[in-house]
Amino acid sequence: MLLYNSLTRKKEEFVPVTPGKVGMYACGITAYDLCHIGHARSAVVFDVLARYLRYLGFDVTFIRNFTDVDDKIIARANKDGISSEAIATTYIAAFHEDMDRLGVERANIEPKATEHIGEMISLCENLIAKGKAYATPSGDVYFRVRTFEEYGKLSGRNIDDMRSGARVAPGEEKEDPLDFALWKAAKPGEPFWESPWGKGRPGWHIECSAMSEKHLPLPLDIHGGGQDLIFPHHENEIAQTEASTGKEFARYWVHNGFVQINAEKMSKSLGNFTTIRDILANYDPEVLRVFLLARHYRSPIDFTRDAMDEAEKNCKRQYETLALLKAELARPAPGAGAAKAEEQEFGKLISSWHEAMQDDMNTAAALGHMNGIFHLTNRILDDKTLRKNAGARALLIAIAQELQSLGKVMGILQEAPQDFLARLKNIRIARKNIDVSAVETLMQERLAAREQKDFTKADALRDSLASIGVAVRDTPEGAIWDIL
RNA sequence: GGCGGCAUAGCCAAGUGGUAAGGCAGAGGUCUGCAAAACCUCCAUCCUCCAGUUCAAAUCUGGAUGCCGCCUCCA
Repeated sequence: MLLYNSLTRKKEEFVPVTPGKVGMYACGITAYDLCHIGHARSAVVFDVLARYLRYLGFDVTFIRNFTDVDDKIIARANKDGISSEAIATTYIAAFHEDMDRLGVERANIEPKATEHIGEMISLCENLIAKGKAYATPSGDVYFRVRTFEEYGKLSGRNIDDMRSGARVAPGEEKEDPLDFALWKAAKPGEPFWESPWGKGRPGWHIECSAMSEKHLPLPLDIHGGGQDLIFPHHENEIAQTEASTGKEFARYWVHNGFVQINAEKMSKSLGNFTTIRDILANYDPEVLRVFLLARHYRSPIDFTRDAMDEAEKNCKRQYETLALLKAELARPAPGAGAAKAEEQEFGKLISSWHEAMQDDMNTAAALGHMNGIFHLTNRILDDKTLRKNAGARALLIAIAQELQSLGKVMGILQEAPQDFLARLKNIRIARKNIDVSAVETLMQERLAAREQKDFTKADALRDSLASIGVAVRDTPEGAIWDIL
């Protein structure tokens, strides 16, 4: 498949170092608060990448770390009056809970920074021994950026351009403003570990270098994260790992785009973020997944209510078709005959799906082609003679299987349709504040009116239902209602 | 100031040289007591603007305008 590599700024054919095996590392969260929709996007993107690579037959080892010691965690701990450890534990659990709901699979290894302090200290010592880093009198360790000639190769900047932006904060003992901290001397009240430089704790960047090297062979096949991590985080990881090991750090750098609110980046610092929990209180997790996957992973996406409603309609339609398909397959198909044109159309849609995914994981286009499959399915189901013939029946069975398997790559369409639709209805009832008993009463009255062929009254009742946000659908099995 | 990205119908959105996927909304039709859902048909001669390269450009080049991101913690 083709993957866009941030390092070369090109789509490249993905070829892992060891044939058949993929080592993939994605930066996880700093556990100090609930996850927002931006975290959801990153997690879903790399979840689908891992799923797709496995679908292609690769043996994928996926690592997603947790930063569980950090300034922000300490700040939160002080604010809440509990330990940093307790904060990290709480929010790692919250992360798992949210991601499980979103259908994001657990990574093969989910290492925590605090479990790798020894490796980080060794890495610092190694860099100091090579003259690539230095300790200061107060016990900080800094990376000597100017000794790493390729610094800036990922983010596309050169050291001299950055010079003006970098600055030395008061009290820092850097040789050069560009140098970044590998190890920080502990201030009073902060968590610390004993080190050759006294009591201290690791800097953020060193964690990922230490953990990726420990759990995967270098170079990593894929290293991923949000676009905001390119600089300085990933740039610094490259510097640390390549300077200390002399090996290439990662072959393919994959970065997902941002979720925006009103065309502005959503972030903690701007305070315009929406948590995953806020969203899942109003929408089904699969709807959020579809919203995220209906856009290319590298583009910025605007989170809006309209877009979520649209994704919801899409999910609903797909599961409704799945329900009809399932019901049809439960019936006998006595007819003879073929469905050549439909088979051909199906074949085209399937190959288009593969082409889209092969081309830098274009989930938006892939979902479009799945839509085509649903369309085709409905068309066959709608044709009373066609759907009964043997060829069409075989095709419908193939469609059901294929939707299951393609859906699995996306992490969607895996539920029993009636379960999904029932849950969706409930969440929409709650969201729109529908009074179910009032609806049921009106439905009963309308049923009675219809039995007496009093259509004027029945239609008036339907209007009343519409006014409280309910749509009525008369089916051969009786009248059912849904939320408008 | 330095670096990078984006600009496609009313809205969302795919599409990197060969003549505009898909979805929402909208119009007409089939079905229906009437509706709804589903199905069928229609809905961008054109891809922000200008100039250029080419037999051919939404797609490449140069410029303009607008928006966004990174350069400080951030998915």
